[in-house]
Amino acid sequence: MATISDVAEYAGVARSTVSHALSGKRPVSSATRERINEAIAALRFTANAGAKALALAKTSTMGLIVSYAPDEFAPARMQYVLAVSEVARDLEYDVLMVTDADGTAGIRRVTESNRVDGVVLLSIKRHDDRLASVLAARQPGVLLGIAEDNDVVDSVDTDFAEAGRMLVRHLADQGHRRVIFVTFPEQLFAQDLGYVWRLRDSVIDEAAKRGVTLTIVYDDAKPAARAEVLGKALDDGSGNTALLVHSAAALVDLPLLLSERGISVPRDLSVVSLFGEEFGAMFSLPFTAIEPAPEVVAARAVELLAARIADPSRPIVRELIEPVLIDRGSTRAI
Amino acid sequence: MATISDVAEYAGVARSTVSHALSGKRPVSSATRERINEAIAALRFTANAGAKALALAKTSTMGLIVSYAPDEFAPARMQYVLAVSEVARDLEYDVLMVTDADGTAGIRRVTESNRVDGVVLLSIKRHDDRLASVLAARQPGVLLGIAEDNDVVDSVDTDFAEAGRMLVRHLADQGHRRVIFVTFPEQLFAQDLGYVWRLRDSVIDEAAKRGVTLTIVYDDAKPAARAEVLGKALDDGSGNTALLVHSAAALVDLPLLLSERGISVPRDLSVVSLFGEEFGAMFSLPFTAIEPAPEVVAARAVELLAARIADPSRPIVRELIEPVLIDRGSTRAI
DNA sequence: CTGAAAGCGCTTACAG
DNA sequence: CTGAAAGCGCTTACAG
Repeated sequence: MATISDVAEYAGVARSTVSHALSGKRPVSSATRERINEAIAALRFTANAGAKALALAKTSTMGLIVSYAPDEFAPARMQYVLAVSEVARDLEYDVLMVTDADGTAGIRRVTESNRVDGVVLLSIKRHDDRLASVLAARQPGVLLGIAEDNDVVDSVDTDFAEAGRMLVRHLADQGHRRVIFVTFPEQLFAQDLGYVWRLRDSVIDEAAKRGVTLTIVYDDAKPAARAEVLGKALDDGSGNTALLVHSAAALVDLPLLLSERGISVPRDLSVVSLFGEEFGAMFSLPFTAIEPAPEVVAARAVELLAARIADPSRPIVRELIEPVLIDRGSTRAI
Repeated sequence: MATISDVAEYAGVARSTVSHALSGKRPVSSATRERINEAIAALRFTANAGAKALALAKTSTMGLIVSYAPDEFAPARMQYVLAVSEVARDLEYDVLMVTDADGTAGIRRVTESNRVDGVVLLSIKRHDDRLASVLAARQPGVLLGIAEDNDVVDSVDTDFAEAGRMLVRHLADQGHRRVIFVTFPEQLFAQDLGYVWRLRDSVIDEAAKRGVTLTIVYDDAKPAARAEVLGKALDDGSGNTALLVHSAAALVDLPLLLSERGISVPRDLSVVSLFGEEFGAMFSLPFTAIEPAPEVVAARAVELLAARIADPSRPIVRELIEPVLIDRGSTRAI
């Protein structure tokens, strides 16, 4: 394995010159540069990332903290994982995947050993105990999600509160006054997941403002129970004219449940939801929906972290990405 | 940030003694050990992973090469990613996620810079050009999947050929002679994905042996087109009595398609498939199916890689995990 | 424009 | 049982 010393010897220059030719941090005459490049090619030299990290005190690696809530819907999260990885690459960072069951321990492990320059946290809770371990770390972190009372760590997320308002408005504007709201399983609320609470709260608020009566249905993580609770809501005969679905799993099952009841969308029932385009294209989900744009949010999170790594003193930001409603014609005025 | 020198000074011993106390590679008197432990606690010392890696020429990191085929079904793959990460942790390895669009370049990048001790490859093709870059690397690799004509790199996978035979047998034994076989979109065959080809070939062979007439349907990656091709097969009136579904996406849409046609399983149609229990529990998939056991295969892949890192000269293995058929009662004898 | 030397934070032969 | 020193492969002040 060729080292920078081999290259220097082959090219007949000092190690420092090779280093500077590589980094461009100091001018190198074109003749020397030429010889160095030849040496690099001849010896198939690639710098040892670990040695570089040690000398620079910079690993060029971001930790991706994937502490997953047991009942969270896995497919949706995968998009965030992939997006973070790809954007990080674009910014010249590698991604270390940290899936320790205890996220706090995982963060400590990779930061204390200086394995990463910073961490990106997924599945943020309103009161997230991982925040403390980020603060205790030498390296900065960014939350892909919003925690309450946090003005110490950068965070970014889709504006789920606004998304909730937009969805209710979309229905209310078309005259709907009785709406079934299918939210996530209660376990996810108990786990304090931010996006779950924020959208729910804003839907309830906005419904109250608009005079919309809500039937709130908590999805069940188990398919059989899910079919039952959703079915019960659909069959309850209380004159609901629209469905607002947040739970991704419920969404996937919805076409079947509607079909079984001969319910046609939007003729018999208007439906709005929230899911990414890619997700909607994977399954058959032709519903008007808020686009949470996972790749946009993930990209922004990685950018924020890179910026803070570069400048630890910049002001803390909390960014909410404006949601976009994509009308796929699954609602009608009544 | 405390270093091993700080610890040594605090404890009044040499750096080498601290190092040996940490690694246990040399006896250390209990008195000294005591003082060292106090120093470590007082200074909150954790060894710098990069410096350790440089000194030991071992990163304790595995690269996870996630080159994803454009039309592959993402949710299923996530399970392999998570499983690899978790098992690697158990074996004291961190996982670097490599999602470069060009897998070959990704492998070269992380191996040449010595960022990893080895690589785990996902989504293996029958003729996988990433194999060459694994061979060119100083570090070993393992294929989570089977490539043809490969006796140079360890590999492990579910025995999809046997799975195909088992599924056909399960139907044939119950008297089914006309079966619709829903396989993956043609793009995935064009991409040469191993599991796609192997199961298809074995299903075709076994069907021929058992006198089963197959109607082969290639799924479409687009939901609308999928509904059409599947619908057409269900409606073709040629007396098919069973469905053998490999495509995971088709599987998720199946309940709706059956419901729309008033087809009851197994009364009107027997259904067998292949999907993991976790996957089946996420969606509503009450079908008799082969369990590909992603966590078992992923665990074995990581173990094989760790073993080869430890002993580069051990013989190359190709392991096929015996599939298990879980009967959920979605077939009946005719 | 270039080089010799010290340093990043570890480990490990070598010596006692 | 313990220590002083060299080395892993880089970078960067310092000097010319």
